[in-house]
Amino acid sequence: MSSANDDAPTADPYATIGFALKQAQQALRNRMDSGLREIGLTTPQYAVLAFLEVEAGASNAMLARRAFVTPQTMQAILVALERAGFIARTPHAEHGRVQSTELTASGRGVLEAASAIVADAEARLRNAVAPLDPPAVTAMLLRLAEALR
Amino acid sequence: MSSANDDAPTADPYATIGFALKQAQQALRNRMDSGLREIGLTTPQYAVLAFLEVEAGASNAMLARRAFVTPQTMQAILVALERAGFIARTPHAEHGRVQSTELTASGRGVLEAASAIVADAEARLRNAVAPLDPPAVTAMLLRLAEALR
DNA sequence: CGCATTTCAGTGAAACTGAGATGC
DNA sequence: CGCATCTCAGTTGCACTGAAATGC
Repeated sequence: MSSANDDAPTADPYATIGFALKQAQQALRNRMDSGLREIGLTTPQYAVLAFLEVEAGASNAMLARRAFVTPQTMQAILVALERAGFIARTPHAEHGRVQSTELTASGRGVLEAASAIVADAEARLRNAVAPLDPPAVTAMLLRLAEALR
Repeated sequence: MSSANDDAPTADPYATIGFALKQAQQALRNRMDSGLREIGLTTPQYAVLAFLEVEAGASNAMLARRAFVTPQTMQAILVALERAGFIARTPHAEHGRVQSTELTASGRGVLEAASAIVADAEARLRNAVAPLDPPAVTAMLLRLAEALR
């Protein structure tokens, strides 16, 4: 199988926002996965570390709400990050069963390395949106997410 | 944990195209998954059926290239679809080991039902891109995918 | 009591790598 | 021989549901 038109997209499904959205996100995910793998992170794990940098001490339940996944799913990610030594979880005395999650020194180190990889991908995205405006595109994408929930 | 600002996004990561792209695609995926589950399909399975409608007789390898996954991954999806009776695979006499894949009557039926579900989501997307133009957004998303590969 | 949080246990679809067999 | 295809086998991370224990 290697006839001439093997790689010529044949219109229909490709003309929808949904299919194009999937393609773009998948390409981003593949690029991030392969870059982050070399420093021992997956893409969802990076997302959690990045969030913890700006919202230190967040609980499992809060992180799950932010990522729109179940607490059980987030739990699995946190267990992996804790085992790798990138985060530390301490029972938050003040409030009930809450486990407060924070970056370790090791976690801050790996996050810094990861940020360089991710920044490169983000720069490619900003270049490719032209002639549209990056902030306008970001806002539009968040509107899409909202419209589907 | 239910303090006042639990659901107020705290800027930083949310201001990037990458995070917003992930949010939008995930919301679409969740919506499609829950709708399609009721008719016995997953989102990747629907994508394969939709592609087979416009490109009948495609091989495993060709479908894998289209979806940017390995042949092994596509193989697993095709096995599930074949077991469900939605596709039929016949050895394509003309060319070597190629297995020609086609929709069955049952497959066309489930695809029709799925298309209604997906059309609703696509309509929400078209509405939410305003003031941007749907075709411009589709083209921009495909440029993003290209820029990352 | 209700409600939120955490966690254990099980399941499933989807992605990967590695390896092998088949057919130009 | 090289190269593409198909397929089996194993692994992994991520997502879900269900259930249970803990703490306002």
